[in-house]
Order: sequence, then C-alpha cells, then structure tokens
Amino acid sequence: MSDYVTGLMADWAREHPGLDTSPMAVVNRILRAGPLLQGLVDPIANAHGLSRKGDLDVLTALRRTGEPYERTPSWLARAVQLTTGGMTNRLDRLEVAGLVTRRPDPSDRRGVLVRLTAHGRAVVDSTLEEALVEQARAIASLTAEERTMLAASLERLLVGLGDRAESSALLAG
Amino acid sequence: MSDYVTGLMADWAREHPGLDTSPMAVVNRILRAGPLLQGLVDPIANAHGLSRKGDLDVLTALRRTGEPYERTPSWLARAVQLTTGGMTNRLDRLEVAGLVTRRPDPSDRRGVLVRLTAHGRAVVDSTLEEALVEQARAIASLTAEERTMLAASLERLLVGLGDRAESSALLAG
DNA sequence: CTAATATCAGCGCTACTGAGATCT
DNA sequence: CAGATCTCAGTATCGCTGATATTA
Repeated sequence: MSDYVTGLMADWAREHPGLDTSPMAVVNRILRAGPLLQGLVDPIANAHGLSRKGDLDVLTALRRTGEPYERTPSWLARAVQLTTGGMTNRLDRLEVAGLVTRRPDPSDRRGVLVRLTAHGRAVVDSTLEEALVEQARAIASLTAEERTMLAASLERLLVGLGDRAESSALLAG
Repeated sequence: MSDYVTGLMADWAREHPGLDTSPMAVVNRILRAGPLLQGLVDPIANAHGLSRKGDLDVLTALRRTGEPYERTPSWLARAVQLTTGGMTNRLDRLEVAGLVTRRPDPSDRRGVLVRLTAHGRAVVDSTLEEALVEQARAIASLTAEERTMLAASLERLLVGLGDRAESSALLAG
C-alpha cells in the first residue's frame, strides 16, 4: 500500500527518466500532508464556533502567553504571520463572538490591548484538547520511536529553512 | 538551535502542564513546513510566468500523463482536487497564456480535451527542474539516511490518513 | 428520462495595500 | 519631524454553488 507521491514519482521516472525527483519524496509528502492534517482540525474548530480560518490561531497565540492573556494587535499579527490590517478583521469577528475584548493601552495611547475572555479561554482549551486527540489518532500509524525520529528530522529541516524558536512569554507586547 | 514548534510546546508545558502536546511535535511541524517549502517554489514559478496559484499543478498533471499530454477538464479537476467550475477558470488563464489548448473531444461531443502546448511543456519542464534544485537545497540539512527515513515515515503517515497512489497513466480520461 | 460535461455568473471568504488619524 | 499603532476602504485572488446548454 503506497501513497500518492509514490505514484507521482513513478510517473516522472517514466516520463522524464533523467530527472532527479528524490526531493519530492520528502517535500511533496509534506505539502500533501498539510491539508490532510488541517482537515482533521477544521471540523473540530467549527464545532466550537470557530468557523473562520485563523480564528483558532489567534486564540491559541493569546492563550499561550499566560495570564492575563493579553497582547497588542501588532504582536498578534507577528505571531500568526499576518498584516495588522488583516488582524483588525479577525479581531472584529472574535470580539463580536465574545471571545476577546479590546481596550485602550494605558501605557501607549496609540495602541490597543486584546484580551482573551473567560469564554474565549474555555473555547480554545476545549478545542485544542479535542484537536490533540484527533492528531494523536492521525499519527497512530507510526511507532513511538518513529514519531520521535520524524519530529527530530522535521525540526532539523525547519531550522535549515530558517525557522526559529521564540517563546511567546519572552516577547514584549 | 531549535525551531518554532519547540517554543510552542514549551509555552504549553508552562501554561497547561496537564496537556499532552506530543502530537504537535509532528503535526505542527508539518503544518509549519508546508508554507515555507511552498515559498521556495512560488518565486520560481513566478519567474516562468506562472503567477497564479495552482497553474503549475495543472501543467505538471498534464505533463505526467505522457504523450500527447492531453486530458479532459474533469480529469484534471479530479487530479488537482478542484471542482470543474474552478478548473474552467484555471484553464481560461492557461489557454490565454498559450500553455494549453482546448479542442472538442471527438469521441464525446459533450466534452473537451485540454492539451499541453510545446511551449507549455518547455515551461513546466524548466520550472520543475529549478524547483527540484531548490528543494534539494532545502533538505540538504538532512543526511541521505535521514531523508530516506523521513520519506518512509511520511509515507506511512499519509497512508494512515487515507492517501493512496493513483498512477496518472492508468486513469482513463 | 436520468446522468454527465463544460461553462458561466454570482457569491463568499481571505488577505493585502495604501490612506488616514492618533500618538511617541 | 520621523516613526509606530490601529483602523478602514478598496482591491485582488481564489474557489464554490447553482443554473444552463449540450449530449450520452
């Protein structure tokens, strides 16, 4: 039993024998797994009222900062790789849904502070719990050792791509 | 030197100690690597005139079928996971760009056959060659053995997610 | 008559850009 | 005055849905 990329590489080997398609074995599989994994999380987020893409990302970004779960729109925009204009739109929706509140920043009158509500925290916690259960099921076809090595290889790949750790708790708002 | 997900899991360990976030080590890394890898290919496709998302996917799908590089819009829509309505839009652009042609299907007067032009084939071949070079560079931080194991683990993950091989040459138009 | 094919118009969603008001 | 923060309006992209004409 083989996957889509196996067939893909077989096609290229037949149609373009001189081509070294070996990077596809890693790269195309990652590109293909992304939407499949995201497709497991989306219905769970939907069931918790998070119908728009990215809503959960904003809530988890706030949740991970710890009490009082509060940051500026600019900080959130950087955290989820979005322009501040795009963040304004997302926050409008989340505020209407009662998941976050906005208040003037007392220390900078240009700014605003976005805070997770109690309801917002409950939603993000329960959604994430369910998502993790589903994700655990999704990787259950791998052994524990295989998962460990897979995670380690992916980390090295990401570091090679320029990805870097930035603990949310240490970054100023 | 650690990646973004390492910081992510450290945040959750601090803020929600009881939560088993171990699936993130695999799942979130795959979700994060996807856009980074796609970001390597996009500028290359752009440089070859493939400015819209998905254009390259349609061309490679045709290219992999072998001579005469011809399939119906319905077949292409299935190959790239799109509705036929969406495929009509993509084909309109590709036809204007001279990368594909449309002609009536002689064996089914409801249908149309989409064929890669000589120019289209040249574009897809050169784009793919450059993309593969760039992708090889992207995974160069891993050893050959690590790449082999990574590919094998990802394949098992994908099969577990329901992904299956389907050689394009064997599927009727 | 039912089903399949391709196209088209309209809609919804998403994010970006650039302008503007406010403040450091 | 330069630069930062946030919001807003306008724009572009993308794909889907449902209707339509044609044909199997």
